[in-house]
Amino acid sequence: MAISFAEENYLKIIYRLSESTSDDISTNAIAELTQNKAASVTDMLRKMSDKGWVNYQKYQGVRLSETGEKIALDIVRKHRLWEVFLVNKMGFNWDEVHEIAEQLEHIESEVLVDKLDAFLDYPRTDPHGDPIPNKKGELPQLGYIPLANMPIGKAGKLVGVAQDSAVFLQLLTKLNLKLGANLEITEINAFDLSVSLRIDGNPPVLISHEVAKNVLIKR
Amino acid sequence: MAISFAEENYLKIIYRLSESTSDDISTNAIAELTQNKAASVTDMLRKMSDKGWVNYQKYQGVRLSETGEKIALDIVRKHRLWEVFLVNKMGFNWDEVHEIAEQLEHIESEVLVDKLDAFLDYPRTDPHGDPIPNKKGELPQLGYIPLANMPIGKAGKLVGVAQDSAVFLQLLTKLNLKLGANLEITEINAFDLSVSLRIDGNPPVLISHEVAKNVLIKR
DNA sequence: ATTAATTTTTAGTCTAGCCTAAAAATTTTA
DNA sequence: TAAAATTTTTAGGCTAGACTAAAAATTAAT
Repeated sequence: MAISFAEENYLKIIYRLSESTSDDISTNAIAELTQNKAASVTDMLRKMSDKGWVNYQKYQGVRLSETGEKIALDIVRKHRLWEVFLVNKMGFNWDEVHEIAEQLEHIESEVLVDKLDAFLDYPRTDPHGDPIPNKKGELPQLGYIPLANMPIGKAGKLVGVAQDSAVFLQLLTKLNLKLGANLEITEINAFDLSVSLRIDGNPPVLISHEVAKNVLIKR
Repeated sequence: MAISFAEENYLKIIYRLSESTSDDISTNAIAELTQNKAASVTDMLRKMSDKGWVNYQKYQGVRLSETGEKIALDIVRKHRLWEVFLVNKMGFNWDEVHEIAEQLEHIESEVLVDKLDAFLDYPRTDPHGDPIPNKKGELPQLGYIPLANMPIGKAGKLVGVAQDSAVFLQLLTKLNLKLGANLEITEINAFDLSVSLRIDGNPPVLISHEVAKNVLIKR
């Protein structure tokens, strides 16, 4: 079954929205991320439902079918592998690669993806710490995720850090962020992705996205 | 000026056809390579003419404008650089990379292309011996081209070989192909790209595409 | 130099993927 | 729980890029 550029984008975006909720995904949420109007989204959801990639019921939102999730995971896999390539091999900064990877993720060649994976030495996460699905669509069990990726309102325990430069660790100490601390994100500011964080039940403090990315937590 | 996938393909194909002739390119020739019908090609040529990328006159064929050639050369540059990447870094064989490069050539990021160029150590030719245009759209002056790339009917002199395995060189000797020989292609067979070759004015003999690729000639 | 064959263009359609405006369903608020 | 606000869907349109069938121009053949 042939799949178009546009369809791949929809699947990827529905997948991303599904990651941080177990509810059905709303038409509007998809419209916002695809940069389309809600009416166009409805249109596309109906078509993708016919193809069996999503389970969709009028006014009730949508979720990925098993096939749909498989396809989405494959796109995510490609996106994240290309990001590793761009940062590790081409010398881009982690914040410059997203748009290019958005394009590269649509390249169709299973063999190429496998060879790329090997060339990069089978990375388990992308430059932002997000896990890279394997060929079968399984996510590696990391046992932890970057604090930056934790959904708002869920609590987790600080189990490690993703880098160990002195300045970073000193900052953690100053913020009272130590191993074992109980963490809950109360807010994420869209402007700079900075995070309001409740530590061990205390009133929330503000930390930067950069810090949140390098703090590893277990749910 | 935004450019679509389809438009890029047309420009690239017109460029390719222009390489082996100085005549205007016919609608039918383009239709064959784009795998479209002639009517669709006429349509597109009119549109691209309006944008100033080609000079087109009804029934008279088409040729690239200066802007059009610039765009085409940029696509060719990307295509050939990605081919080098696929062969040299990803371990593909030279005959497996064309389709993938057809996709990669449309990735839009000038920075990426520059970094790729550097990563590959500024190659002057792709895995098939075709020259890679530089950033400005200039073709490197190689002083020679693979025999396989010489237009039918033009004569050239054998000035080198692109590989030096014993079996290959032994075959050249057997075929009476030695340095300085005067060569003229009389026919290229579409089926296997084998070449009918006149050597020093003698009656044509048949050689494989593989051989023709590895024989370097000067026009 | 006509006629025949071929090539190219025109005219009219179709589909994917988007849009706007209005209608319908759902959710929130008083 | 009825009215108001919001979300979602329907209906109808638009453009890019393809198509077929028929007409027009060009080229080849008698």
